[in-house]
Formats: sequence, C-alpha cells, structure tokens
Amino acid sequence: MAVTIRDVAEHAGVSVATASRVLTGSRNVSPVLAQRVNDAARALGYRHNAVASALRRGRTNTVGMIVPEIENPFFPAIVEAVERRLQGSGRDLFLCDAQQDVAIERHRARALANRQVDGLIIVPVSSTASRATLVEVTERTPVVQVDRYVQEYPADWVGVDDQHGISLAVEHVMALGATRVAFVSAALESSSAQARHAGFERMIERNGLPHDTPRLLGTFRAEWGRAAAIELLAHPPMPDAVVCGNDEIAVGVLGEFRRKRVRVPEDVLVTGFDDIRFAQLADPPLTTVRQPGDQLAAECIRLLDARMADRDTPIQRVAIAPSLVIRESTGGSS
Amino acid sequence: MAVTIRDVAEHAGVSVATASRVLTGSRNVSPVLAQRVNDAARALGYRHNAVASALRRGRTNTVGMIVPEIENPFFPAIVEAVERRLQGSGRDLFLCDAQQDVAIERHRARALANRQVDGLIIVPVSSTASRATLVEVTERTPVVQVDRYVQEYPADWVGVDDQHGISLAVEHVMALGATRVAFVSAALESSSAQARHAGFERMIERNGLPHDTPRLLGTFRAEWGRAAAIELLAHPPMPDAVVCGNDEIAVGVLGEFRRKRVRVPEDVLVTGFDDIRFAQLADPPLTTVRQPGDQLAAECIRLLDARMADRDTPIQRVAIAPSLVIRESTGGSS
DNA sequence: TTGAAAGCGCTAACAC
DNA sequence: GTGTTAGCGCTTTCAA
Repeated sequence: MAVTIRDVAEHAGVSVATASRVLTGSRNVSPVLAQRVNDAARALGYRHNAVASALRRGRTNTVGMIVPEIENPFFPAIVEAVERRLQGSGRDLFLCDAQQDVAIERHRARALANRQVDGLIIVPVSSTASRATLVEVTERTPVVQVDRYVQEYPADWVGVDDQHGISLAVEHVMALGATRVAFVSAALESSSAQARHAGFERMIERNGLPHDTPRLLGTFRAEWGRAAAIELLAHPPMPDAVVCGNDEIAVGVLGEFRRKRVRVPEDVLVTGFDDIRFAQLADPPLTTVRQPGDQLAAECIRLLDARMADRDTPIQRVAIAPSLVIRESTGGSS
Repeated sequence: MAVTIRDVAEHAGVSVATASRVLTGSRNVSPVLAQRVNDAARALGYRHNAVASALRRGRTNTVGMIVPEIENPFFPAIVEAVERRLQGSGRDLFLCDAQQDVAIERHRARALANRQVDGLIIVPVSSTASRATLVEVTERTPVVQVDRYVQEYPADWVGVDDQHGISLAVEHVMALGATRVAFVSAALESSSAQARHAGFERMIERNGLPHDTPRLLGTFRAEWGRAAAIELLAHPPMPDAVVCGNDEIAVGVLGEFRRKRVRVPEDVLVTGFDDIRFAQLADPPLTTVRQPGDQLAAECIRLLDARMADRDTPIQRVAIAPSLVIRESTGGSS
C-alpha cells in the first residue's frame, strides 16, 4: 500500500495531527518537528492523497470547465486564458469536452460535481437542452456560464454582446457600400447563434435592407461555410457581403470563393466573428469581430470567486463590448 | 448538508449496505428493496459522492490527460479521438493544459495522480525536462505517452514514425524536382521536433543534398513560420521547397509568401505535418503528413488498458506509419 | 438476500 | 505547541 500520513508521523515520531499540520502548511508547529516531518515525508516518498483530503475538507482546490467542442479553436483560446487567471490562486483546472452533445455534457457536469470541484465554468451546448444540467449542477456547485448561456434560468454569465458584434460587422460592410448582405451562421441551438442571428435581423430591419437577403444557418464549422458559399453561388444575385457567425465559417466561405475564383474583397466582402488565431492567416486575412478572451476569462474568474464566497450573491450577467478588427477580407485597414 | 446514502437508506427502510448495493448496481438485492431504494434516492435528490467512493474503492473511473498546449490544434484533435474511444467504457476524461511549461505540467500531473485517476495519458512537453514528472507519476499510476515521449526512461508510447513522415515529405518534393530543400521546424525540445529534424538530416545525407541547406528551428507556431519565411527570403538563393515541422508553421510560411508575392507551388513548394483541420483550408491547400488521430487514440487506450490490467506488462512503444496527403501547395494531386 | 461494522486517509475540533 | 479522536460518505467483508 502507499505511504500515508500515519507512516510519516510514525517515522518522524510525532502524531498524525502534527504531520498533517506540517504537510498542509500550518504555522503552529515548532520548526524542529516541522523539519522532522518534512524529512520523513521525503524519506518515505509520501504523496498527498487529495481524495481523502477532499472528503474531509469538502474542498478540492480544483475548478472544472466544460466546453461544447474542444476542436472549435475559440474554446482552447478561452481555456488558456482561464488557466492563466487561475494560476495565481493555485487551483487546478480540469477540462471536459461535451462533444456537442447535451447527454455527454450532463455526464461530464455530474462527474465534475460528484468529484467536488469547488466551482464549474461551462459553455452550455444548447440554450434549452442544457438547462436541466445547469439547474442540477448549480444546486450543488458555484457555476459560471461563459460565452453561451441557457435560456430561462437565472445564472451567472459572462460573454460578449453578440448582437452588438454582428451590428459592427454589418455596419462596416454597409459603410463600404454593400446593400445585399448575406448571413451565414449556425442553427439557433446555442445562445450565441441566436444572439448573432437576432443582431443581424435587427440590422436588416433598422437599415431597410431587402427582406429576402439570404440567411443560411448550419453549424459553426468551416465545412458549413463552404457549403453555404456553394449555395450562395448557386442562387444569384450574389451578395455584396457575407457576414459570418464565426471565423471558422468565414474561412470555409473564403476557401470556396477562392476555388470558384470569386475575389475577396473585390467581388464580395467577408467578415467573421471571434478573431481566432487563424483569422489573420486566412487568405485574405479576415475582418472579424474580436472577442477579448483575456477579459472574458478575468471576468469569469471574478464571478466564480464571488459566487464561491457567497452562494447567495446576486446573479450577474456581464456583457463585454466586442470590437471590429478590419483586415483585407473587407478591403483592409490603414 | 447534502443527502447521503445513509439518508436514502433510512428513507427506504433498509441498511446503508443495501442502499449502496442498489446504487452501485449490484445484482444481489431483491427487486422490492431495489425499487424502494431507487425511489428514496429520487425523492431525496441523492447525489453520489464520488470522492468518498474513490477513497473507499481506490478507483475513480476517470482518466487524466495532459497536453503541452491546448491551443495547438493538433492536440484537441487527439483529445477528441481519445474521448470517443473512452466513451464506450464509461470513463470520464479530465484534461489539463501544461501551457508549454514543465513546472505546470508537473503540477497538473500531481494533481491528477493525487486525485487518483485510474490512468494518465500524457504528451510530454520536453523530452528531457519532463522526465522527472513522468517517472514520479508512473510510480503511482498507469501512464501512456502519446505523440511525444521522454528520453531515457522506458514507458509506454504511441505515436507516428516522425522520421518516416518527414522523409515522405522530402521524397515528395524531390520527386517534383526540388534540390534545395529548406526545413522549418521547432527547437529540439520535444521528441517530435527531434525526430522530425533527424528525419530531415537523414534525407539530406542519403540523397546527397547540399549540406548548407537551411534548417530554421523555432517554435511549432504560425508566427515562427512567418518569421522563418522572412529569413529565407532575406538570404537567397531561395529554396525550391520548404518542408515544415508542422502545419501551423507551414500556414505561417504560406501567409508570408503570399504577402511577398512568392507563388506556391510555382516558385516554391511547401509541406506541413499533422494534417490539422485548417491544412485543407489554407491557401493553397497544404500538402502534409497526416497523423491518423483515431488510430493513435485507439492504440493509446489499448496500451492504457493493458497497463491498468497489469502494471508489469511489458513496455510497448508503438509507431504508426503516417501517410502523405498531397494538395496544391506542392502542385496538387490527381 | 440483508445488515452491522470496519475502515479508506485525512483534517479539525478539542483537550492538554 | 502537540496529541487524541471523531468523523467526511462510501463500499465491502463477514455473519446471520
């Protein structure tokens, strides 16, 4: 069997209490004994059993995080930012991937909650089908939603103002003279897809754009962008601009346009959303709505800590204003 | 306090032993009592305490995974594949990001081991500096290395034959007539960087290519690819082909070449490694060495299960042959 | 088939 | 400053 704190205590000639105090860094131990305990621990190769500790203390110094799909590069970026924020407080982040499936999401959420994470950060897969999971887990653990949220259930959230983000993109292409503006995004499953779509509709309305302007809704994937581009090309007239629901879609659109010799930005303008790393490496570099990952992460940890400190603190929903990054896919900056 | 199994037992009028048997799915309980226990659990909102369970059983039904850098899109792809493989056996995967830092990597490895994961999958950051962590954690937990491995320490590993992969790329561009072949890759910190570099050197040797052919070693990032391309352009003669250590680098190289109006593949051929999702969306679509993620994942889980079943099973090192995917960055296929 | 009871390893009262 | 001890919630002998 493995070395326990009892073995260490014996070896050091002290009680388990003292050994525990030393090993957990309590100040109330004489330096002499502390030294003996530390030596014993090293000599025996003692390893802290976090499971036993967690059972006893009811805390684990770990935070769980669930993202809908780790392959969407926007999420790793957020994860990284969260990790960095967590660094300072010495907590570990355990990440889970829901694989776009609310059943898996629920399973992971339970696994994390069952293992007593001190807090949970979640980007819900669906604005409706993830609700039950969120409700269940919120009863047991402090939870903060990031980026996406669940409908009709009050819970902390931090994200960007998606509607505003899309309006930045639409206004930008309109200012460049576009009148026929297509929208290519994901089906209205997640709150971000919904909000971005709503933002687009509002712009259509407000600016009196033609009501038959194309809205193509599929997934947040490049393959869909490609398919949507084919669709657009098949049904003239071509739009002057294609506003995409995220960068992946936009990259797919760009790829297909390139293949068909449709020139961007000369023939059509294209915009994305998120500003993932590849946005600036696309051809042409992609004009996009930037989500400030570091700010999101900072705010997210702030909310989580607040809720961990007081389960009854008022619910907060923080929307950060995104910004437009202009690159060559709409004619370039400077 | 939360509902415990004791509450459930009381409510159902049975002993905690029986309640436990029902809740863990043991067959040796009369249907009547089983029903009563399940009803009680539902009525009270009982939640399994995985921490207590883990302490008692010494198992957790979870697998930990540590990747060097979640932002490198190759790793999310592997994670996904591993997740899917794990699905069947009902185990949860907890993922950690080492942020390219061996100190963080060690911290995460300990956190996972301390929390009694049943097994650990790791892509070590460094072939030397990660060794201590690997040794430590291997003493406590079944561990399998994927993709990268640690030098001078025998432990299970599964990955592709990087040397062979690079030789596929070099042979391909040479078959297309390239004689001046540059190599742009990462510093020789990780085993993959080392093996790919070694593969390149071997090809130089074997084919009598000029010894002063450029080798530029930086990081596995697109920014480095970009910088390296600038470097290549600054020091003529330009190579006929640029073989890159991974796709990200290649995408950076392509981006810079595009900016400088260097035509690919007319003026110079470019190849990558990994076949990440964006490889085919690059401009031009990238010829690359494909790592078969699903196979890696399958083999990885197989090794892990073997080691979990028998800690003393012989060490296995499995190298899967990668394949070349030819796209337009070297002139295209068919 | 069921129940009583002994811990898993650790921490935190509480007493000295 | 140090030790004794009672659990944290669960699973699993062992006995009935």
